[in-house]
This record gives sequence, structure tokens and C-alpha cells, in this order.
Amino acid sequence: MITVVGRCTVDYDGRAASELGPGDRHLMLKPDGTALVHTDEGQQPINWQPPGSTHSVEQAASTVQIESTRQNPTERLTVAFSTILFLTCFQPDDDRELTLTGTEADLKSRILETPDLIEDGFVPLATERDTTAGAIDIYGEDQNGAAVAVELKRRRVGPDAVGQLNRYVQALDRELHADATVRGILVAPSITDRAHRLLAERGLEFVSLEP
Amino acid sequence: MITVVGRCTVDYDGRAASELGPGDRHLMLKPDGTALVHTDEGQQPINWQPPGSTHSVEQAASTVQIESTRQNPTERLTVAFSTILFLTCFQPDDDRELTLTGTEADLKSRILETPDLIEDGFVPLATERDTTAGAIDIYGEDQNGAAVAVELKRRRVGPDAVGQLNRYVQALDRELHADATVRGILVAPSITDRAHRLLAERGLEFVSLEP
DNA sequence: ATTTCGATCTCGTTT
DNA sequence: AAACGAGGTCGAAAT
Repeated sequence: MITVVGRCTVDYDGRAASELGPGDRHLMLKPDGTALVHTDEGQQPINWQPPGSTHSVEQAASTVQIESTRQNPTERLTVAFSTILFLTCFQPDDDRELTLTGTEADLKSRILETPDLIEDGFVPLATERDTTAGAIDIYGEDQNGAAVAVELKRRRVGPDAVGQLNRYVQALDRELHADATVRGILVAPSITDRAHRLLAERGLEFVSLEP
Repeated sequence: MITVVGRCTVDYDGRAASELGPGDRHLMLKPDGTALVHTDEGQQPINWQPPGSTHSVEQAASTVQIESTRQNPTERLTVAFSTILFLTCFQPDDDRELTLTGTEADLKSRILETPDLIEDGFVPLATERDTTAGAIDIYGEDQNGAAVAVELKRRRVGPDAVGQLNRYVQALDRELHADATVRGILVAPSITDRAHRLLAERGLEFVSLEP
């Protein structure tokens, strides 16, 4: 793992293309081929190259130029240093087992344990049930035997989630026998106004549930 | 801008929660309040704190503990170093003006210059035209005077983009006078099989265009 | 402050 | 290798 800090310009050409004039930045090169260029602001690198890229160095007149390339798609990142403030190296030893909780998967587990969280009498029949429009998070039946498609989100949802649920419900409508009733329930902590309106227009439902 | 490299554990609690056992990592603290914990693999930090967070240090028995917190939502990131390999500081001087090309906005500009790229006789009337379902990238008329909603994507599209376009077309169907014809055109370099099927089911169209 | 959506999204999982 | 959807997504623009 190598970091280079100094004044540089950055050029990128690949899926898109960008140029960045001179400034002080932090370049991180990882052993897996990742390259990250960080400025003094923002969580995201201003330029980068994904894992699997190949790095090389070249010294020109008064600049040290570090280049990172990859194929498929062909992309090239060039960082040209006019001044190097410092450079560090180290060999990381990391088992890196992150345990993360509070995800959509955890929300799903809770619902499968206690289906009544959706509504009284709800019976889950499958998870990730496949349709021509994609996989339904939880597929089941309500107490009247109607098919129910449940789409889970761990945070406040907008119109995109309504579109997603709608796609699944429409797909079920086509796939099940003609007289089947199909309900769609969006489960999330909360919903935006516009999304709620769209949901109502399509006859879909919302259930509030914290992650 | 401060970087600390060494053996540490990382704990996070906020929108979600995570734990990470001992390992060698790279901690970056930015003047804007960003904190990033990088392992030796991957483009994304394994843990982080967004800009605007507040950092503090505390020395315990044999560990140096760096904590980053923020409000709204309340989140806390704790990095406890048992060993520090090195620590660097510098004051970045960066104008940071990135020029990026090849984005969806560039694709839009090209179409507005040459509307025939969509089809002969297409006339753009508005960009970001608002509907109850969101804003249409390009709204216009075809040579027969039918309303056209164009959704742009700079890369290969899947079912989500079809859902998005469908939402806009349905919204136009409701908003325009009852006998209006509304077409929906998805513009992207390519489309997946499933997305193409969904598109056809909904009577929407696809135009291939490189970004 | 919230909403909405793009992103060189990245990442994991499954086919 | 491609496809599909989640993400503590982030970030920007508009309201």
C-alpha cells in the first residue's frame, strides 16, 4: 500500500474523461490494483481506478508520473506530480471481517420471524421469488389467500421503489392465473409525498417499519 | 489532512452498525470533517464518516482512539489504534476544478443539437419537464405531433430504467388530454434482455446511442 | 432541509 | 462474464 502526497495534475480517460489542474492531493495505491486520488474535500475520491488495475511510474523532466490502466473497459488514469511532499509504504496485514447490522437483510429476517409485522394473517411463501421483472423480496399470501408482493427498503423511499414494486406486481398479474388478486406492499421506515401518491394511483400499499 | 496508518479496530454506530476486528488500516481525516478507513482491498472505504463530522483523539492505556461523530443522523465512528506505523499531516492547497465529459448531461446536449439522433422529425420541447412521477429528461413531439418522453442513460440499462420511463409515460397519460398519444423512448448504448422484454410489454421503445 | 436522480457509481450474489 | 439490486451509498441541483 503506497501513498503519495504532493502537487499534481490528474487526467482520466475511459468510461468518461476528465482533467484536473494542479493542486495538492493524496494518491493511494492498493495492492489489489486500486488507485484513489483524494482532495481535501469530500468523501469520494476526485479520480480513481478500480481494483485490478495496473500501476506504473515514470520520471520525466521534472515530474514523476504515475499511471494506472486497465482493460475492459479500457481506462487510464495519469497522476503527474510536480512536487512530492511525502511518500509512504507499508504491507498491511488484515483479516478484515466486517460485521454489519441494520441492513435490508436484517429487516427481511425480522419479517420472516414475525410476519404479522406486515399485517395480521400474512404468510410468507418465498423470498427472492423470481418474476420476469426481477425477484420479489418476500412473496406470500394474505389471510384471504390473495398473492402479496413485499418490497423492503431500509430507509425512506421515493418514486423509484414504487416503480420497482409496481414492476413486480404487474409481472405477477401476468404470470398468475387470470382471476388471481395480487397486492403489492412497500415496507420502509417512511415514504415521500410523491411516492405515496404514485403508490395510491397504482393501488399499492405502504407499511411503515423501522430497520 | 491527516493520515494514520497502523493496527486498529473499527466500530461504527448510526444509520446501521458495524464492527471490525484488529487489522492494519489507513485512516484519512480531511479538513472538511470527512473520515475514511481504508483496508488493503477495494475502492470503497470499509468504514467512514461523511463531511461535517467532528473528530477527536483520546489516549487510553495502550491505544490511541480516534472518534468521529456527527448529528442528524447521530453517528459515531471509533478507530482504536494499538500500533501506529506512521502518521502524516499536510495542508492541501487545491483549486480543484474538475472538468468531466461523457456524462448523461453531455448526451442530452448532443440530442438537443441533433434531435434526429432520436428519430427523424423529433422536436424537443423541454428538458426536465416535470410530471407527478418526476422530471422527464427530454420531452418533445414526433412528426405526427404525438407526445414523446425520452429517458437518457449513459450506459447499458436494466429493468430499473424501464420502470422509470414507464412512470413518466403513465404520468403524461394522466396529465395530457384523454385522446393524446404518448410515446416513451429509452436512449442508451444498449439494453439487457429482461429490460427489453419489459419495454416491449409496456409498448415503449429503445434507441441505441453511445455517450 | 428535503426531494429526486445521476454516478467513470461500487459491491456482492446469482445465473 | 453478464445481470440485477442494495448501499451507512455519495453528491448535486432544484424546491
